[in-house]
Amino acid sequence: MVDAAVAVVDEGGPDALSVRAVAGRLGLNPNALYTYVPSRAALEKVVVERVLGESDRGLLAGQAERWRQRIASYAGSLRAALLTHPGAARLLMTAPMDGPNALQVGEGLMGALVDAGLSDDDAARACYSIIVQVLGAVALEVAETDGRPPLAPEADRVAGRREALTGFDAECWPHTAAAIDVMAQWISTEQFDWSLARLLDGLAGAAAVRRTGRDRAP
Amino acid sequence: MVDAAVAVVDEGGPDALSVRAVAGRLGLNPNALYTYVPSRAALEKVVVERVLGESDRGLLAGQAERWRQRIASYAGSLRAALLTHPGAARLLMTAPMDGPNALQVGEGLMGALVDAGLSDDDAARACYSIIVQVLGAVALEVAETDGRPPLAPEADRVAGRREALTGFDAECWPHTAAAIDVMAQWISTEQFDWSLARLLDGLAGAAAVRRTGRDRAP
DNA sequence: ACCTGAACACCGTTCAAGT
DNA sequence: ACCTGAACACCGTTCAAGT
Repeated sequence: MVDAAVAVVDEGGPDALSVRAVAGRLGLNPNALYTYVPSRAALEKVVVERVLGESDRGLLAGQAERWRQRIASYAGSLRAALLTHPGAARLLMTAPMDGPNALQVGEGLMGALVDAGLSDDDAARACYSIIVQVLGAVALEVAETDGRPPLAPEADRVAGRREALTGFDAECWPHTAAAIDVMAQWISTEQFDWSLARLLDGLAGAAAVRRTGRDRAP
Repeated sequence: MVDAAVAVVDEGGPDALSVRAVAGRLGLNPNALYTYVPSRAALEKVVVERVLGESDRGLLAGQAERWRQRIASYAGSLRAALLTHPGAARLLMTAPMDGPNALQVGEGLMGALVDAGLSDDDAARACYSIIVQVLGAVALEVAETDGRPPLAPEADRVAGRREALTGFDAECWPHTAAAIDVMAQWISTEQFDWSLARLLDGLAGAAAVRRTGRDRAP
């Protein structure tokens, strides 16, 4: 049933996910699906949990000193899993994340952040800021596609953005005009890694404050 | 027409936004709405642009030294605007952001980031990381509500989360068990500000690297 | 428990036609 | 341009009934 639901999303995009479509794929009457799932919303949660499970949570384990790489590589794995099921990425932001896989990701992230030197409380705060950054980035990336895998190559999607970003008043929007190439790359792996790296810099700073008892002077 | 669409979202939640509902509110036949809007997707974009326009972009202007406050206060304003139209917040992540208001927000953010000492290219990258953090946080916050304003007070929503976060195996999930109170507050203003502050720390670090030509030693 | 059959109140979108 | 009327192919969900 979960496979059927994921298949429907993959083939038809996120809007195609419906009780009737999944039932049809299983050779059942629409209402027979209510034996397995209590509502359409639950159908979405099932898909989200499955795709979340395709990310490699093992990447979060490792040596304390390598906490940055552990988080960065897991983030990449999660992004990859979501990009192979783009429709599910869209669902991730709208369906509450409270399944067992979500819990395990949180636990692993917090472990890496405690290794970074953060307190338990700050590790939890940092965990959420990372989740927000990663899921937000993938959701916005996928929002510009039709949600059906395989996605067009990243370079093609960047090129499409660059075209869409031409022909406005450079006098009125100087910074925008100066940054069109970078803005076209907002959905790229490079931008994804850069954003996460800057966030991790800031989180490492919070750990340093805790170690030294003061803010770092420039 | 835009007012009618926003009213439909506010009264019925994001799922209630439909061509037929908006047409009905205007006293028209369903298909008459295609005079104003070419599709249901366009209806979503119209709502997003309107709500984005309710944030106070003037907050992004100001003295160069106050770049942090300018960004933080605008982020708060945008979050407030989205929380008064929770249904629109959900749409923000699924509809591409390419309207004029979105462009203006980007321009203002990049201006503040250039004031922070970032290069044009890094300002554009930083701009996107901030957009992702802010929109992602609000989207996940709203995902736990029914999307109809007014939202329950933040304290009530936090309390609800705390209840939902009890009763799992503390042996299996030590960090999670140690951080339940903070995790309950993931959707709070405090967490929102903390995450953004850490990201801004990291972005300020990128500016410092540019100034000094080296990485900051601990 | 798992399923069928029928129904209800919805959708987005299109077409032909009117003003 | 702006609208009506009718239609098509869809929805989620419920109910009564069967095994």
